[in-house]
Order: sequence, then structure tokens, then C-alpha cells
Amino acid sequence: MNDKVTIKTIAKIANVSHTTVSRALNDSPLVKEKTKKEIRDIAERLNYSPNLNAKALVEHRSFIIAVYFTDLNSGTSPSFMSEMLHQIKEMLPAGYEIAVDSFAGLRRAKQSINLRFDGALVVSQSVSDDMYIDQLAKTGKPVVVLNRKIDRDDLFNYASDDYSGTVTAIEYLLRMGHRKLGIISGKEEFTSSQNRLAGFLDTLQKHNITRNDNWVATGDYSVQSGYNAMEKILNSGDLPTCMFVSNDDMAMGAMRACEDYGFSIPEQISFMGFDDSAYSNYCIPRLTTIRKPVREITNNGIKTLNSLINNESPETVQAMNIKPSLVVRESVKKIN
Amino acid sequence: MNDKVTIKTIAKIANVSHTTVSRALNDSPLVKEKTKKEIRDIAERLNYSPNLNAKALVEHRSFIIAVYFTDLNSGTSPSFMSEMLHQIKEMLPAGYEIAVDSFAGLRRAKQSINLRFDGALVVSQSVSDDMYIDQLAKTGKPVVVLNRKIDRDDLFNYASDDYSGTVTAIEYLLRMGHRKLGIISGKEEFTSSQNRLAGFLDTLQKHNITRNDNWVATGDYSVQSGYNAMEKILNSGDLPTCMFVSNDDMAMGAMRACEDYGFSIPEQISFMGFDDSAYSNYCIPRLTTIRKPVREITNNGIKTLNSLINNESPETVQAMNIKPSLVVRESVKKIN
DNA sequence: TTGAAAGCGCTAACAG
DNA sequence: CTGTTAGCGCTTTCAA
Repeated sequence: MNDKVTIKTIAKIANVSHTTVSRALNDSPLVKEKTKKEIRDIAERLNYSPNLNAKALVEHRSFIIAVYFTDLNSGTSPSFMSEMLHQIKEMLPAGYEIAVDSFAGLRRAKQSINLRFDGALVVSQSVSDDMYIDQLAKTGKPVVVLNRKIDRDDLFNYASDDYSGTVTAIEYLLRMGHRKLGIISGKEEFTSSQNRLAGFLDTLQKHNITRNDNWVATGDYSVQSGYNAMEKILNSGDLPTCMFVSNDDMAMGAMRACEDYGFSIPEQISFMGFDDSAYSNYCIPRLTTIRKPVREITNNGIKTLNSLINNESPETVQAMNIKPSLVVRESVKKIN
Repeated sequence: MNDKVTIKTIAKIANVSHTTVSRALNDSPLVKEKTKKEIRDIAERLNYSPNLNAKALVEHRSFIIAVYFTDLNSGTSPSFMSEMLHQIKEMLPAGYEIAVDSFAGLRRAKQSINLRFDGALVVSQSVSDDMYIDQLAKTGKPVVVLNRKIDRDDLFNYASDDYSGTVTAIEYLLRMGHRKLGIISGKEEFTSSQNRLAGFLDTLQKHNITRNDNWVATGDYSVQSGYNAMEKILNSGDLPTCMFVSNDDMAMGAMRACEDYGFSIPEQISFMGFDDSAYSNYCIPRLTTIRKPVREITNNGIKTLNSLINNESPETVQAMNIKPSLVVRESVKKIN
């Protein structure tokens, strides 16, 4: 019940004006050290804690960083989200809170974004986020968009170059002798799915490999959807020698399906994932995959947002499309 | 830059006082329908959005729900956290924001909790959280503690009965003919680890089975730690016929170790996990485990918090220790 | 049904 | 170095 302790309470006890208390507590050079110390002591003794709403009202900032995901529910892998939140919280100046929200949630509740934030970090998956990103941008407050390359140059934007990552993946598979390649792609409306699919298709074409439509399936990035998609492919008769799966979660489901249908990995079918999730080094067999540069994206984003909030010009570049890297493990067999 | 639109702006245009605008926007019965509509229209046209800081200051509430985890970094499984956040956000009344934070973070930064929240949801793993829970309780605001049974009866508290869940698990293993049982337990300071270990030890004792210290190892709930712990056990010479692993993540690591050392599961070593994580139904073999009632815990917690915030008395009971259930899959073999 | 005035707790001129 | 005064945008008496 100590929310009744205000700077005036302290002022009365210290026999000074509440202004002096405010200054002392904010470590203003305008207050004598001795007075400061007295005031701080009283504040501590009374367990004073400033009313952030009042402070926010007058300072025109709220000490809140908004973190928006496309969807809290599906599509954003839990480990990505959890790593993200941890990083953000870790790198933010003390006193800042992070408010987690999702565009999908806003849409469902027909709400519009609220204006109580000093900066926004958007973890975007889909072009459908653009209208919200635009609303955020219109507030004039710092906005950094992560994860997906956006089509505007007035915002800071750090993403993973999924297209080039996929090209790397497929060219590796070709080098390993595979020509019969299949794909399970992710949520169709997600930019990452589109880029990964395009990388796959373009690379096949470049190497004059005709694709087999029986080996093309679509999931939604969930483990179960990978299972279902693979089941469909396995039932289609003619089999690929290798599957490129748009994320590790679906790859895990797909490999499970192979196991259930009696196909051995990588002897009969090889697998290439995407993301390098925490589990990909422990599944059976260990999954060869493309490492998405999550850490780099996040760090850049937060550093930039921090500078922006403090009105400094960020040290990093405005936009970055970071190249993922190949992680070779056990799920791709060299053939011929 | 429309943050300059205030109720006074609207008042001027509508030719009424700002008081009336405030009332209209809050749908007060004191305002004539016609006036209300006019005002609402103007507000919409001007893209008005209330200054939540001002509102919060005068109403003595902030429209923020604090969500505290023990640690954002380790121990809390990402899928648990992500499901939690999604549920919370989904069930909260429109207009509320969730501020995500961790006690570990507070400790590291030597910060104390800030008072800007209308209610707090604590996802607690460790008794070391108690001092912070106490600080939260002292604010007099609604606090609901989830996940871990706490030692006080003035707060609402919903947890999983890990002890009884483990007893269920071990008795099942005994029924399957296993007598040579090992365990990999989790973070020692976590209550869940302690309860799961105690359930294991007590059940063995109850059935007069002497435990083999070579088969007792400790991890930290991470996949890698499960791998390391299992490696140690495999190297100890004499082997158990079955391992109880304190969570599914570590079980996945431990099974990986068996694979690497050439032991087949469940033929040579059986595995029982805990949690029923999203991956446990897809790993090879599918993991037999104990389903932690995450959904139930969360739902109860949020419902209660909602009532508390609205000054209603919650429909649910004050404390609940929900029993987990056995999920039989493929990783435990019946022997003899 | 409306408006005038006060005040939430804080910071920021301005004056001493 | 310190205090007086005003005001942030909103809700809420109280009076009309």
C-alpha cells in the first residue's frame, strides 16, 4: 500500500519543496550532495517508487517498448520468440518494460495500436503486417522491423536473406548428387515461405532440373503439418531422393512420417531443414540445415532502437539482409 | 504525429467542453446520443487515441498486466512461454497490455519491481522467486502465481502436481517390469525438479527398490544437459533398463546419446519423459511422457486475475494442484 | 444534459 | 542551490 508515497511526502519529511525532491531523485547537479543524500535516504526508507504514469505524462515518453509479432499463436517458432524476448529485455536500458502484442490479435479484436510506447520492434512474417507497420511509422516514433525485408526505406530493417540461404542449401544438395528434389514449404502468406520456395524453384531451373509436382507440398511451419505433407508425398508413388523442408519443425515431422512408412533417412531419402532450431542437432538423424541468423538480426535491431530512442544516429546500417549459413550434419547422403 | 489530438481538440471542433468529450468517449449515459455520435465521429476522423498515461494517472490504473517469469533465458521452456503469452493476451480484456519481465533480470540489474501494473501473473519455478512474489503481494494489487505451489495462502495459486505425476510415471514403469531405474533430474533450484526427484525416490523406496547412484544424474532442463547426463550414465558400466527424465527436452538429448553410443530404445533402454512437449510425439521413438496441464493452469490463472482486477470474487478456487496424466507412446518397453 | 474547476504525481521554466 | 508556479491529458466532483 506504499503507492501513497509521493515526492510530496518525501518533501514534507525532508523539509524541502517537492521540486527539490524531484531533482534529487533524478540526480540533478542543481542539488547539493548533502540534500540529495538525505532525500535519497528518506525515499529508500519509505520504499518510494515513482509513479511512472505521471512521469510518462509529463515527459512525453512511457518507458515502454512495444514488441509486435505477426501472430503469437502460430508461425512464430517458440524458441525464436523466447530468444527474442530474452535478448530484448537484456539489452534494453533499465527501467524499460516490453509490451508484447500481435497484429493477429489486434485484427481479431478489431483494435488499433495504442500509442503508449517509446519505440517499436516488429518481428514481421507477412506482408499483411504492412498496414500496421505503416500505422506505427505514422506515429513518428522509432520503429525497427525485423525478420522480413520490407518495401520501404524510411524504417530500419534487418532480415535473414532466406532466398540466398535456400540457394546455398539446394546447391549443396546438388553437389551431393541429388537430382530428384522435393520441397515442403511453409505458410503461404509468410514472406519466408515465399522466398524459400522461390530459392528452391529458381535454383532447380538454373540447373535445368525439372521439378516434379508430386514432390511439392505445403505446410504451415508446424511439426504436424510437416508430417502430413510428407505423408502425401510418400503416397504419391515415385519418390524423391531428397527433401528440402522450409523449417526444422516441419522437417522433424516429415522425418517422422518416413520412419512410420519404413523409409530410412538418409539412405532412402535425405533431408535438409531451415532455421537450425535447438532440436535439429538432437533428432535422429541429426538434421542438416540452414542457420538463420537470429542473434544477428535481434542484436542489430535492439542496438538501433536504443540509439533511436536516445536520439542518437545508429551505428548500424539502415537495412540488412543477412546471409544464413549451411550447417552440415547427418541427414543428407551423398549419392552416385 | 497525431498524438497532438486530445479531447480538447475534439471539444473545440464539436463546440462542447472537453468534459463532455471525455464523457461521450467513455459512453456515459449523461450525454445525449446525438452529441455522442458527433463527438465519436470527429474522434474517428481525427484518428484520436487517448493518452493512456494521463488516463492511467487519474484513474489509478495502468492497463498493464505484469507477467513475470523466473528466467527468460533458461529453465522456462520456450513452448511453455509462448503458449502462456498467447493465452494471456487472448483472454485479457481489450486495451490491456502485457509487460513481460523476469526475476532473474531484475536480480542481475539490481532493480526492484516497478509499480505500474494492475495485476501480476507470476510463472514461478523456484523458491528464490518468493522475495519478489512478496514484493508484488505487498502492493496490494491482484497477484496470481502459476506453475509452482507456494507456501502462502493469501494469493491465488495454480500449479501442476509434479510429485503425483512422477509417482504415476514410476508406477507405470514398474508395471512394465522395470526394476533398474535411473533418473536425470532438472535444475536443482527449481521446485519442479525437486518434486520430480522426490516422487521418483519415494516411489522406489515404497516398492523396496534400492536405487543405484550411478543412474542418478542432474541436468538443467536443456537438451544438451540431458545428453551430457546420459553420457555419464552410459559410461558408468552397469546400465539401467529404464530412464525417467525430468523433462522432454532432456529426454530428447538423452535418447540422442543412446543412439550415439549404440544403444537401442526401447529395446535396451526405455525412456519416460515429463511435460508432453510439442516434439515428444515426433521424436524417434515417440516419447512416453507425463502431460503437464499447462492449459488448465494458465486458463485458471487468467480467469482469476481478470475477476480480481474487476473487483469480482473469482469463481475458481484459491489454490489448485492439478494432476498430470500419463501419455503412453513408444519409448517404454514391457520387459520379463 | 452540459460546463467550470480541481487534481492525479511528476517535471520544467523562472525567479530568487 | 532551492522554491513557486504552471501544466502534461484525463476524469470527476459540483453547480447550473
